[in-house]
Parts: sequence; C-alpha cells; structure tokens
Amino acid sequence: MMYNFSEIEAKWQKYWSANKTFHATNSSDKPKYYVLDMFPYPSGAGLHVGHPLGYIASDIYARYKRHKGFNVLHPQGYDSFGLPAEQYAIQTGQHPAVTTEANIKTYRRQLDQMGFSFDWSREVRTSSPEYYKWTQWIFIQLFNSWYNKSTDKATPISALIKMFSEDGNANIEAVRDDSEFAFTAQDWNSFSLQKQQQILLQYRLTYLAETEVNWCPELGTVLANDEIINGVSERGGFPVVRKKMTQWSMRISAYAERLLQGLNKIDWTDALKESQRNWIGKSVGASVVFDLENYDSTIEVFTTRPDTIYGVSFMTLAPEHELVSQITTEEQKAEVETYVLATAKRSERERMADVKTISGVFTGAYAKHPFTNELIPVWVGDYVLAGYGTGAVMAVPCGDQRDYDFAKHFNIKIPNIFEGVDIANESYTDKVNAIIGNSDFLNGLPYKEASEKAIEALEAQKHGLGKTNYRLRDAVFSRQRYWGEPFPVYYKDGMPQMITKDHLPITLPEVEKYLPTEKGAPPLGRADVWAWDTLQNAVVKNSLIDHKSIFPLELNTMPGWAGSSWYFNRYMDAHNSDEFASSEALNYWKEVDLYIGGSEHATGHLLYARFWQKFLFDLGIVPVDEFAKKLINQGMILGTSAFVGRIEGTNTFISADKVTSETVQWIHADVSFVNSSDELDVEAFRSWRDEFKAATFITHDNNLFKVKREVEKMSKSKYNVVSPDAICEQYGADSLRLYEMFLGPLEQYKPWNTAGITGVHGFLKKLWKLYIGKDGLTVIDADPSKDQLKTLHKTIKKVTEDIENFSFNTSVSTFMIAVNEFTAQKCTSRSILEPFLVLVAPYAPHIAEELWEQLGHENSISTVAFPMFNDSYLVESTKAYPISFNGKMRFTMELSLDLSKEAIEEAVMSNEKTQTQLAGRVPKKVIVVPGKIVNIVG
RNA sequence: GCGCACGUGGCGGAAUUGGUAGACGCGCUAGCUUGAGGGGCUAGUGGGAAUUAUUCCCGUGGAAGUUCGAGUCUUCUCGUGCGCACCA
Repeated sequence: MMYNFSEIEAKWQKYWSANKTFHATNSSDKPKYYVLDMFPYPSGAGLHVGHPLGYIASDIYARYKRHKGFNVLHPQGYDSFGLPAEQYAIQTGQHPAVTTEANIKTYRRQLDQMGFSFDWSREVRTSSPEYYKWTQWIFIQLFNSWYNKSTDKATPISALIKMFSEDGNANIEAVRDDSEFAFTAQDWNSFSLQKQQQILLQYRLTYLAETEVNWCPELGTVLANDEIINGVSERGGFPVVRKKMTQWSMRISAYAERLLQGLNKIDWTDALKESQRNWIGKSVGASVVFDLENYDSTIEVFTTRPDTIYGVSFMTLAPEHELVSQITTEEQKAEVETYVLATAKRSERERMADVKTISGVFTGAYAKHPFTNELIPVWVGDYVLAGYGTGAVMAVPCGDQRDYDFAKHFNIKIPNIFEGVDIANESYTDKVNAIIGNSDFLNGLPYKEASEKAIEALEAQKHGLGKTNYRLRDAVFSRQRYWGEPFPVYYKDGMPQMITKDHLPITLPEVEKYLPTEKGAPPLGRADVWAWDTLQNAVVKNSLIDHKSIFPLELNTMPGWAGSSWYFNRYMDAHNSDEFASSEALNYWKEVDLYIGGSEHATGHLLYARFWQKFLFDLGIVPVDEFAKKLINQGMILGTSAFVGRIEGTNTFISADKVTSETVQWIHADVSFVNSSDELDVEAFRSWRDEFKAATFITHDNNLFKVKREVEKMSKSKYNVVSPDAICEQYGADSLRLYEMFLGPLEQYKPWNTAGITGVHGFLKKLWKLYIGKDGLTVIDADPSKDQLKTLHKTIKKVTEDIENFSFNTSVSTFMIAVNEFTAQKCTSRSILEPFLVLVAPYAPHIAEELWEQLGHENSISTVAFPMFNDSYLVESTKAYPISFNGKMRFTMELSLDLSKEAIEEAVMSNEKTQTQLAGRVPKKVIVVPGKIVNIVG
C-alpha cells in the first residue's frame, strides 16, 4: 500500500467534521485551555502560504494540549468589515456583503484542507448583525460610563449625574476634557438638559468632540494614529492632512497607566511590550506655569527636567497654540502671522521629513521666570508640537539639543547651569551625571533631588506641580465609510442619544453608491439612506419620532478595530442572542491562554483590545482585565518578487544581467512566469497585459531573459503570492504543515521557497513505510529493543520540550531522526510505534489518524494521551570530560549510569588519565551531571 | 537620534544551563538499483595541509576579556532587520 495523502486527508477531514471531534464544551472535568489565532480578514486573494504559519503552530499546540488532557477551546472566525471589500464595492458596485461572503467561502475551504482542529460551531464574523449588535452594545456601555480617578475605574454615568446634582463637580476626580469648568449642585440643576448633556460628554468614555483629526482625502475618511505610517495612510499609502472635524473618540487615555502596568503581568514578547510602552509614552516631570508680562494670562508648559528651570532663556509655543494670536505684539504681528500660515500649509509629512531646518519667530511678548522674575522672550517654533503636552515648552538650551540649536540660530543667550560642563558646542543632556549649578537653591544637587526640590518650590508658589504625561492620544472612532458597524446613535437637538438595547442591532442600510461624498460626508448620508429600514424600526418603535421631524441617525461607521477588540470573548458563547456572552461561559474560559498572531498589531488591535477588556472588567462583565495571558508573534513569510527591467521611456525590456548603464524601471512580474533559474517565460508575460504585447526583449544568451529577484512582503499587488492550494495538491496538507514548521523558528521572518519540501514529504513516506509494507500493516506485538526504547524516549523528551517552548522546527528534525533510527533498527514493535505516532499526530494529523486506524483502533488518535518519557531509557553511559590544566589534553570516559553520583566521582578520580592530568594536584570538587559531563574544578 | 532583535557551511537552520560546533533538511559528488506519477538505497560533503586503518592546524561578522573550557557570558566595534521618532 502506498501513502496516498489526498485520499487520507479528505477522509479524515470529513471524519473530524462529521464527528465534531474538536467541539469544545463550556464545562468539563478537565482543565481548560484557550488557544486563539488572530482571525483573518477575508481578502479577495484568498489565503497565501504566509497565513497558515501561525494557524499551524496554534493547531499543533491545541492538539498537543488535548493529548495532555485539557478541554481545549480553539475557535476561528473572520474580521470581515474593512476597507478592501468596500473599495472593491466602489469599483464594481458589488455589495461588500456579497464579496465578503464569497471570500469567506474560499477561506473556509482553504482552512479546511489544511486539517485545522478548529471548533467551527463557534465561528464569529464581525460583519454579521448578530455579532455587531454586541459591538454596538459595548459602545453604548462606553457612552454610559466615565472614568473615576479616585477609584481608578470606569463607573456608570448615572453615578456622576447623581454626584453633580448633589455636590457639583468640585470634588470629582475624573479623566475628562480640559475645557470643562467648575459648577455647584445648584448650577447643575439649573442647567438645561442640553447643557447637562454637553457637560456629560466631556466625561464619557466615548465622546463626541471637535478634534483635529488625521484626514485622508483619498480614502475619504479619518484615520487613527496607528493607521498612519510616515505621514501616509497604511492602506493605500495616501497623504494624510490635519483637519478639524466633529468625531466620536474613545477615551483610551484614561487607561494609559493601567495599560502600562498591565504589561507586567502578561507573558508577551519584550519587543511587543516595549513598543506598547513606547506608544503609551509615559514621561514623568512637572507642569510649570509662567506668568506673562503685561498680559493677564499664563503659559503652561510640561517638562521632564524641572531641575533645569534656572536654565530657561526663552519659551516656544507651537504655531497652533491659542495664545499665539493673543499675545503677539503689534510690531511682530505681520511676521508671526506669515509664519503660522506657512507652517499650516505644510503637510504633516513635510514637517516630519524636514526636521533639520530651524525656523521660528519672536512674538514680542515676555514671560516671567517663576523664581527670578526675569523676563523671558516668547517665541513660536514649529519644532514644538501642538498635540503633545500643552503645546508649549520652556526652552533650556544648555540641557536640550533642540533648544540649543534654536538658541544658536536666533542668537538667544545660552546660560550654563551645569557644574563643570562645557556647553560651547552642544547641550549637555546627561541626566545621570548632571550636577546643577548657577541655580540658587538647587546648586550642587543631582537631577533627581533638584527636580523634587524645584517641584516643591513651584507648588508652594502655585506656579506648577509634579505631573505625568502620556503620549497616548484618545482614539478617533468615527470613519466616513460604508462597510463598518453603524453607530447605535441618533441625534436630538444636536445631542447624541443612544438607541436602546432592544432595538439593536442597527443594521447597515442598502445604498446605491459606496463612495463617500466629495465633501467627506459618509456614504450612509447619501439621500437614499433615508429609506433606511433600521431608522424606521428603531426610532419609530421607540416612539421617539413624531413623524414630522426625523431624528437623524449617526452616519459614520466604526473603525476596523471595533469588532476585533472583543471577539475573543464572543467565542466563549458565540450564539448567545441575549447577552454579549453568558457569565458562566466567561467565568469558565476567562482569558486566552495562548494567542498567536503578527507583531504588526502591536499598537493597534492589541492595545485597543486590552483597553476594552479593562473597561468591560471595570463594569464587572468580564472576569479578567487582561484578555491574553501569553502571546506569540509568528514571523511573516515573505514572497520573492520578480522584476523585469524596462528601459525608461521605451517599451523595450532588458534581461537583468544585461543591464549596465541604462536607466531601468523595474516592474513586478507575476512569479508564476518565472522558473527557478530566474528566467522569464516571455510569452506568458507578453500576454499578461496588453501594453506588453508589442514589447521588445533584449535577451541574454540562448534567448533567455533574466529577472531581478527581491524578497518582500507577500501581496497581491506585488504578484508574489503563493497559494497553499498547489502545495496541498502536490504534497498534501501534512507535508505543508510540517514544512512550514520546518522552515525555521516561528517568530522569524523568512522568505518562502519550496526547495526543501521534498525533505519533509520524504519523511512522511518513510513514516508510512515504517508501519505499512507491501501487504499491509507490518507492526507486531514484539518486545522492543533497548535501542528502540532509547530512540522513542529521547524523541518524546525532545518533542515535549520543543512544543512547550514553541520550537516546532526542531521537533520536525527530531521526527526525521527517529524515523531513520527506527528504520535502521527494523523496528516493528507496537509498543514503540504506537506512542511515536501520537507524538507526530499534532504535526501531521491526517497520516497519524490513518495509521492509528490501520493499527486497529476505533477512536480518533486525538483522544489518546500524550506519551510520557522515562529518563532511564535515555542514557546508558555518562561521558566524562576530566579537564586538563595545560589546555591540550582532553579525553572522554564512558561510565555506566547504574553508578551513583559518588561512584562516578570515584571512577573519574581514580582514572589513570585523570591522575596523569591532575599531576598530583587535588581538585576542589568533581561535578557530575547525569547523562552529560563531569567537571573537575581545580 | 532613542529602543529592541539578530550575525553559525553553497542554502534553510541545529547546538540543553558555558562542555566533542555544523544535528536535521535542501543542494552538490560518487556508486548501486530498469525503478517510470515528481523514484529508492549506500557513501561523502566547514576550510586548509600532509597523508590515506589516518593525523594535524584553523574555524560561529571583527577585536579584546572572564573561564580548565565560549557560538553561548562581559566590553568595545562593524553589519543587517524591526519599532518609535522635533514627545520638551
């Protein structure tokens, strides 16, 4: 019998599905284990070979945990709202729901053919109304909550209203907008309903505010900070400009400190934690208030160096700072206005790209030093960012290089306040070694003490206080798009109102065009939307409509990260129509034990999800405040793109090895046109696109045409995508699974190449031959030999350790060694080959199931316990390395393991060679490690 | 600029806690096997030198250090990749 993988794989996939082998129950005697993959966005291109990498790893782990006796939850679903489906809809007019559904079908087929042990009965899709009903519901909870700093948690807004009406807001410690003011209980009760609503908006965890947002005109929508890379949109690479708009925001800043602290208790990679810490950007320092000369206002700045307060020689305001227009003197007015206008015109990108040019202008105004009362000139400079701190800095040129450069450029004095430091050429930014001088009461103190003392003094005269600043901004939550979750919001007298839970979900209406309008109004705002069924249903049923004036619904939709910020909780109870998930399910599964996904989500999904989880925890809805205990980032599998060279301005292509001095444009060619020797199938390329039909080709010898190769991210637009389908067809899913693991460490980025796949495929064939001969099963009930036991147990040990450490690549090697050894040992013993099969099962489940059945078992191999290894089979002798004191002579001894530790020591010491080497010297001790090495320490 | 990874044969990569570097696979070389659905088996394969029962020397980007012993630990340096970036 031959190893017929296609038959075997189809058979067992059908079996698993029919028998619901991987169905997880929400209660069990076994301990629970939750293994989760980051769910995919179902794109039109289907899965490529990079997608399954993480899924294979998590599947191996999930299967391993089942063998180890855990009740394993291993679900899968789709992050199915998103831009590509919408852009496709804009181009073709096809409804995103239709294309999404088709794409999901493809994904499911591809996932199934790889034999993953997902519990599909728990599938979720973020774009299905049954799911996004609860996304909307969470939004409402956020709207109905505020962040109480004194208890350090989110609290219902009703409690706040009660406090307002009883005591006003004087004693309330909350994270809120700064524009709010103090009022008494009496004030509050006299405010109009609308006024009260306006005030409450400044406290809510999701709030509507006019904010300066990142507007991407090309995409017609706003973007969050993490969706912008180097000043252009992450998707599409379009320019992004700043624009003031009224938008929903998420008050994630309220959770900055807890998001930071929470990192300490989760087992995520350091790199990923570091980038979250970076993104949160905590800096400890002081807020300092400078009075203005001849002007009844103050400038508040944030500084991390209050110790350098005596080194201040000017102040700088961001060009967008509100004080700029107010304090500028008549003489300076023209100049300042010109400058501010000029900076406003520059795009964010230009400003970022050009950090070297120093520019600024004097306002003519002066601030007063809080301690010396010295007059300090106030400047405007674009190196100060409006969005960070207060948008103003106290400039200490001797202690900050940017201030130093600015001062030098504009000839502002640079007082030196550091002891024994030369600042003739550059500033002195060393915090650790700095000793303050020339600073009155701070003289002689190092950074820390000087800072504390300065803050104390500032607080005493009410010119400042210690303060911690975070870089983390509130996240803009509105998108002017069609294919996203609608908000459960309507407006009454201009104030947002939540639609009640009974009327959820608010579903997407049909529209004729998915394009945002030219002015940036969302697609839901197109006229035909007013036939929106939901509007009728939700609002009419709710009797909120008087049939004359329609209360407008919110027309924006939620961003891509809304649905993915809580889906891991939904898997626990995926079909609950009454609740987000039942508390029984939530309390049983608690959190994800192992989460596998790409590191590109570090500052997006993984931060937002932690935020929502903490919020839901505060409300008592979920039992844990971190959703994923352990997280592993699988590395990306890269594609090897092929480029053909076209001589600029012509339709002549030139073989890559012929290119010398010509100016050549490199154009992506589909990798399927290129063979392994980098030669292009010219005819296939010609007929690829019309523009190439008439092209001429300057070829290499023998009419061969070479392409240039380059490794890049796999992407449809780079024509370097390799689908797993062809591999599955040619070698089978088990080969693909093993090969992707064999390729290298899970976390590593690696280019895809199929050169080595014959190796793992050969392994599977050998494995098969180990059990099945020409006439069927060759395994018999024979006593195993010592060698066979040794091979088995060292394999069990290694594979167990490898899986626990996620070193899946080395276990594949271990299997190969084992099969080679068993073959050499002519092993036919059932007591060896059965447990060995269980070891292989998580990696190559189809062949394992088939052989298990051939061995005469009726149960699925996935229900069998993982074998335990036994040390005593492992080593029969100990290698001894008595050291040599002259560095040249080294030798080994074979010692029986039966000997006790003491006996081994004795044997080593009495050994003739040891004696010779020690040459009469007496060693301090002999270190014996069983199975390994003997150390003699002299 | 700041932070975090990582540098091992022709290639992907092994190497336990500091203990025979290069496992395993690909590729390559030689041989055997008519074997015919991407073959199977055997031997060899880091570099160099002499010599063929083998022996010696050098070898983990580079330089130094700790140690009886370093791919592994420390310092410096070069290179590559990633993240953040005028963050006060």
